[in-house]
Amino acid sequence: MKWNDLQNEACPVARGLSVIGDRWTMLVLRDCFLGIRRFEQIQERLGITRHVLADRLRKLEAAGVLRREPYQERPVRHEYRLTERGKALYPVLVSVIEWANEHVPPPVESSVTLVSRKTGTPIAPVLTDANTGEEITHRTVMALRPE
Amino acid sequence: MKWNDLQNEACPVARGLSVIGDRWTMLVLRDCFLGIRRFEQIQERLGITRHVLADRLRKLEAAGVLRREPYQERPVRHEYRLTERGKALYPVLVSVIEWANEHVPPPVESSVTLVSRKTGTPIAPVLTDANTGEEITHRTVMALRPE
DNA sequence: GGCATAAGTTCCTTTTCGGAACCTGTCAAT
DNA sequence: ATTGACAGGTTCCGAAAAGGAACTTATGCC
Repeated sequence: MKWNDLQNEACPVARGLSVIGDRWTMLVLRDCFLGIRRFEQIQERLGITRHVLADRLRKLEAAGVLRREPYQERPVRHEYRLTERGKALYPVLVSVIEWANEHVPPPVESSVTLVSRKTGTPIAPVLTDANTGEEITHRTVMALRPE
Repeated sequence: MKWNDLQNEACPVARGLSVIGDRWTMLVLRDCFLGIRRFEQIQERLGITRHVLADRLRKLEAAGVLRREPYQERPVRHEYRLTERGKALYPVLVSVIEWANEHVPPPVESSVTLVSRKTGTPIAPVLTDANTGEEITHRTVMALRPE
C-alpha cells in the first residue's frame, strides 16, 4: 500500500494520519495554535524548506484544517488560520505533549508545561469518558467495527 | 533543519514527533494495541514494505516504545510488544481516532467506534484536567516555557 | 531432497526532501 | 528611474527515503 491510499481506509487511525501523519504537519499546526499565521514566520521557526511548507499548507487547506485568507491588499498577502476542524486537533497535540514530557526526556532541563489561562496553575491532561468520567486506557476500552 | 535534529528540541511536540511523527509509526503501534505482535502479520495488514517495517521496528525498540522478545527457539523468532512507554501512547491514538471520526469522513459507512470493555457502551473521549476535571481546549490552556 | 514458515536483508527504481536561487507585486528611499 | 526591502511563493538539482520484488537463514515436516 502507498501512503496516499490511506485516506480510503475504514480505520479512523489511518484516515486521521492521512491528514496529520506527515513528518512536518503537526509542527506546522503547533505553530498555528501558538498564533503564528504567516508563511515566513513558520518557515523560519521550523527550519522547514519553503518548498515543503508550501506543499503542507496547501494540503492542510485542502483538508479543511487551515484556511488561507488575505490580511492585506496591494500586494495581496495571505495568512493561515485554524478552522474548527483544525482547532479540534488540540487534544492530539496535548496528548503528544503529555507523552513526550513523561517519556521523551529533553536534552537539557528545558521542558514546556501546560498551564490554565485563568489560574496559571499546571494542567494534568487525562483522557476521560465524557459519559462516566472514567479514565480511558488501553485496558478499559476496545475498538468496535460495525459489520 | 533536518527531521533527525528534532529530538534535541526543547519543545515536547518536536521531541514526541521525532519518535512517532513518522509516516507509518502510529499505524504500526495501532496494530500493536490490537494485539498484533509479529513481523509478518503487521507487514501484511499494513501493506508496508518489509524494508521500512524492519526499520521502524528497530527505531521503536531503540526509543523504548516496543520491546523485542523471543516467543520460540529453534529457530529463534521474536515478537514485538508495547512497553509501558508504548502503552502510554494510547491517549494519542484515541485522540486521533476521535478527531478522524468527527472530521475525516470514511469512504463508506464503515466507521470504527470505541466501547467500554466492561459495559460495551460507546465511549466519548474528552481530554480533561485531572486536577479540576474541566475540559482542556486551546482556549482554556496555554503553553509555558520556563526560562 | 523439497517445501513451508518467520523474520529479515539486498538490490533497484521511484518519490520525496533539503538547500539554495529565483520570481512577482508593491512601496519607500536614493 | 533605479535600487532595495518584504512576503509568499516557485524552480532546479543532488541527496535521502520509500516502494517493490527477489533472496537469505534457520528449522521442522513430508
